[in-house]
Amino acid sequence: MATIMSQVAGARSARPTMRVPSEAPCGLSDLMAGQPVETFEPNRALFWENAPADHVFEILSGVVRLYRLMADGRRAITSFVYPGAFLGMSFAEAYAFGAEAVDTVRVRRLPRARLLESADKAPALRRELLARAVDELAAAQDQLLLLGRKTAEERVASFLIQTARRASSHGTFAKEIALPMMRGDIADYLGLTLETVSRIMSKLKADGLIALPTPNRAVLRDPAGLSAATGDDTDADLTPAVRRTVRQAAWPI
Amino acid sequence: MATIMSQVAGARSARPTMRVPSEAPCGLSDLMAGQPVETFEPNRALFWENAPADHVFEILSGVVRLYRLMADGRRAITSFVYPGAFLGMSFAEAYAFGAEAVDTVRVRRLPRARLLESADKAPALRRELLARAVDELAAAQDQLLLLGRKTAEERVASFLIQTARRASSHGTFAKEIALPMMRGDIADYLGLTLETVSRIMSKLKADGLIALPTPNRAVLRDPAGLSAATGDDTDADLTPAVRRTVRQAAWPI
DNA sequence: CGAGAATTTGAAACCCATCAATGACGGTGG
DNA sequence: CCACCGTCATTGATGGGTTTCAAATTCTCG
Repeated sequence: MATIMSQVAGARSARPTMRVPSEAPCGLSDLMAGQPVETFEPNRALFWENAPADHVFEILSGVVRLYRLMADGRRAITSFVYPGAFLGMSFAEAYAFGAEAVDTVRVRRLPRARLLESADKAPALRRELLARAVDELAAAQDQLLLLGRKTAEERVASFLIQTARRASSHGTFAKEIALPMMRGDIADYLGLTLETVSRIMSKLKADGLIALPTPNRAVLRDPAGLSAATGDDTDADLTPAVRRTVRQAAWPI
Repeated sequence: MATIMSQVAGARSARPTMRVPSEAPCGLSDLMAGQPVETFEPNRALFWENAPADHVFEILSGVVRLYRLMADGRRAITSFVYPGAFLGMSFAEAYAFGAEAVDTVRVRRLPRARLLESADKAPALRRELLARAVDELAAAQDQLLLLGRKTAEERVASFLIQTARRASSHGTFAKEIALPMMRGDIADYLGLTLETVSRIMSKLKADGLIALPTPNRAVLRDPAGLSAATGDDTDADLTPAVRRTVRQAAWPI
């Protein structure tokens, strides 16, 4: 049950062109194509929470973290954003949360006003925006179940499976994944502490489910076992490609 | 920071016509107007997780809970849906989660295909769908912060404030609120157990912040104190109307 | 009024957080 | 080249907030 949405969420940023072909006239990517490429060093902010939402960003390479802060400094990372995704559209005139480069990030930036102009003219663009909003919604709801009801081990296992799925292409499942974010980032994404994330990683390693060549790289030695540790339905968990397309076809508005 | 989104989330279901005037030609409500009214008794399912998403629902009265289940029965309630909201559009060909009547619920139902037809013809309708998707996204992200980083007391206080805000109109803040859902529903919404919800309610009562004339009715004796207990920025927390409109104006796509 | 359900309250256990220290890594400069 | 240092990750010990198990109380409704 949860798997359908998970897979969609996994597909969301990694391969958006499959759902919304970039060859389509006046797609989001086409609008961006003319813009210069900018680079953000690790931990640099693309924009801050509550800052005027002047621009829309397309992620070309690298990973971005989106976060929200409480008054006392507690942080929730609402998502990690991978190449192919767009930032800054899904929200209000002020950015609803901050965005920071996890590693070196290359982006294209478009003035918000320009996007709005184009959206008025091109219905296909609005359809694409809607599709992307719906995908983000699906990802957020996955996360609600994870944060509300999963144990620490299930959360970490889910995160690893999700990241592997994002790194996968077609039917092949990536068994080695990059973890450019620090443990504290993962913790704020999973609603845990960095120590707990580290401990669970060590436990998964001890159980033979994963290996950690470096702290920023994980090898999934037993994907099926890891998938079983997520608490989700395990069936078809490692063959996401099929159900992905189902859902894409299903959102026609 | 969190307050902006909270307020939007609060406004989302309660007063959608303010953002998307129902007088507009071919709005979502207009499409629904011709459909007969159906009634669901408490705890009856409007639809199940993974069932074919044949219909779209408009909630006329009552409260609906949206939930997702894990294989072993653990449940997360992703949102409570109030009159004025629409169900079944934001998702795929199969409903991504179940919907059940909390109390007696009256709805209008529209075949999905009919909505899609109309969406092709009316750009205003697509704009409305997008606006609603974005609002749902904002609400979901509020909940991510709550589930990931708030204490039990902060969660319950947030829930009470959120519910009061939904029951409010214009600048007036509702001090007495209905809680038609059971403690277990609230627990699954807040990522707690029903016992913890009950205990915190009792504590808030003992602290003089609320009163509970019946278990299904709460009086906010000290809204400011309760708001302070949410962990959010307290300023302007009780005057949601202003910022609401700001955000509405800000989402023009 | 009585029966069943929902809520409240209590006691104990547990998972995870907190506090603290050690270890590993990478870059820098001597 | 290697010692140094800061940052991050890991591991350990302890404590606390929440869960779990259980019972009592209240509420609802026929």
